[in-house]
Amino acid sequence: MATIVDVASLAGVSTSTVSHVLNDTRHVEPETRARVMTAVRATGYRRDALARSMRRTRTDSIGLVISDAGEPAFADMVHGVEEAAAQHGLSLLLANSAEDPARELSAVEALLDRRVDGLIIARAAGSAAGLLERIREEKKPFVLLDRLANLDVDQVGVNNHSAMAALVDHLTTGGHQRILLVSGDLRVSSLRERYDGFHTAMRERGFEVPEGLLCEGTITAASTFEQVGKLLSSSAEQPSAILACSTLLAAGALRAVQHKGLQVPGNLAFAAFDGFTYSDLFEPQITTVRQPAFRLGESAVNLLMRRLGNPSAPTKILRLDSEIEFRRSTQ
Amino acid sequence: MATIVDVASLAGVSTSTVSHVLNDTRHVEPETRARVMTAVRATGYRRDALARSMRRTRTDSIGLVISDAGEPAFADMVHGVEEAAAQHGLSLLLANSAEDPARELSAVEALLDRRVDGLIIARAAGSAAGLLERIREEKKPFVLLDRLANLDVDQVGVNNHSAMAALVDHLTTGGHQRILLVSGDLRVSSLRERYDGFHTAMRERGFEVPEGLLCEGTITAASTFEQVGKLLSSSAEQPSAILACSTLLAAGALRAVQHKGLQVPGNLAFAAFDGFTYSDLFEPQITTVRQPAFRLGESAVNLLMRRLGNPSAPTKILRLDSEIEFRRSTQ
DNA sequence: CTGAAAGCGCTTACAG
DNA sequence: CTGAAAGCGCTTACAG
Repeated sequence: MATIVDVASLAGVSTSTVSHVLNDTRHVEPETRARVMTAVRATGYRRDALARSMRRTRTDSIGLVISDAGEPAFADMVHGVEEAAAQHGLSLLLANSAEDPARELSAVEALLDRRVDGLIIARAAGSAAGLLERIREEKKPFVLLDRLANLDVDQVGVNNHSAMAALVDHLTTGGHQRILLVSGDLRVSSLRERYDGFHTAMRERGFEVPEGLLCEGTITAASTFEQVGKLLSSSAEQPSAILACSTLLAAGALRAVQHKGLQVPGNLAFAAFDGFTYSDLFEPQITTVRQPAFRLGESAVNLLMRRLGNPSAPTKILRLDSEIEFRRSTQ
Repeated sequence: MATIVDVASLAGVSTSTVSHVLNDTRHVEPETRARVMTAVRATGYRRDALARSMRRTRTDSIGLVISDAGEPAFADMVHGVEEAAAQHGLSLLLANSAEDPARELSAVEALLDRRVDGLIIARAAGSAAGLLERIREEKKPFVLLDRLANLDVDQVGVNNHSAMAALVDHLTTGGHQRILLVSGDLRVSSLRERYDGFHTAMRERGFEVPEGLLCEGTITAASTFEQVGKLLSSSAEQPSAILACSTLLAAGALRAVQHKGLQVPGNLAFAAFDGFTYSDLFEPQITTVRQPAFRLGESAVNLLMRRLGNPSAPTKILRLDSEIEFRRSTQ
């Protein structure tokens, strides 16, 4: 592997000059520049990004720590982050905590050790309390993605309240007042927001939310299947609609519905957040709140770039709107 | 940020000793070691991975260049790679070529510049001819993932021929001899293998494959929709089954089927490679060849680790078996 | 307009 | 058992 010294000696100049030519960081005589470029080509020289990073303050790389335990929206967020990073000439270091706070912490440490310029984090449920403090200690810029916090830090997520309000509107207008909310792990901020948004929306419209129509805290599709199954079998008031707050929860709930032999939308209306891919091709066609996942990822990178450009810029909190795809499952 | 010099002076030892304690690379008196560890904790020292990498031959990082233009199996492969990398203490640098050879090449260059220890590549359709040569030039170990080549290099993919044979068996046994194969971009080796596997399997069973029952070369779901629509409208021999070789192709084909008002499996049988998530929950329930995508990713990392451990080990080519999920769409 | 040299934070022969 | 010092491949004041 040719180094800058090889290029310099072949071109008959100092390494300073080679460096300045490569980085276009001070004026160099056209003829000298040409000699350098010729030497670069002749040696097949490629600048060592590691050595370069060591001398500069930045590495031109960012870290993404995502908590993806099977939610397809996260794959799109990763795509968005990757694409935006590439456009900014940044390398992307990816780690998945899979909802495990210990993995999350060690991923963050590894990324800090690698001196990434900044971090994007979709935190795990039960994320370690000191995690963000730790990053701040290192004065490393970071952006929260999808799973936001009530903190004065850059973050980008979706507007869960308005989406939930629209969905509740749609269902109640359609005559559904007994809505079973399958809300999952409420330590996850996005799920908590949907849960709160549901209660607010119902209250504002004058509807009660009986205890028996809440299924919360389940984490896997399997446990959701069981819980929803139990609720549907109980003698208590039965729902006329089910609203699942994630793909995993929707899968578990839908399986329970089918297991009971109930038809959607015949016996029960059904709506979901995130939802299934190509859901217009299959029955039941499920009304879905579709997150702009790719754009979330892109926006996170843009927020991070903005922060890197201006460390003292005011905090920015972005809420993108979801699109609701209304389908036959709620007609 | 504390450096090794800070730790050394606080502990009253040389930086050599600190380094040797941290890496456990030569004997150090227990008492000295203790002083070093105390200093490490007191300063909150964390070793700079960049500086470390510069002196050593390895960076403890690997690069993954994937060509994901919307195929969900790739998300699972990335998961598998990420998890296995983390288990080996490796950081993962991710890039997506999205089937664009130019992006692929620049991603590979960026990863080489960052001195990753090795590369895992799922190549783009029409991948640049010199790509693998370029990596070899740098003597950088690499593993081909999913999209294999007829080369003497480490690679891991699925056994497309046997899967296709089983599927053709299933369909022909069920009375389907007029099978419309939707095979996509044949420059993609996995799609080419399925295409070849189909022809071999049909020939071996004594069935003809008329030209009018081949839909090849489409890349998007939209163009597939159009092409399949045309074939279904033509006056030529009509298929009794459709076999789509990827999720994207299946989506386009299925949409065309529905657009024609045809029922699956009533009017047409339907089977797909890769396929849709949670497909047991929705109608039509589609017979699917499910790739072991997560394990493919894991295996790629393991192959790479093996190669790093022994550069002169014989080449290994792994073919994992897919599972076929038989469902009502082909009954 | 260009170069000599220091230095980023580590690891690792070399020496005792 | 431990330390002084070279060196990885760059960038960047400093100097002329």
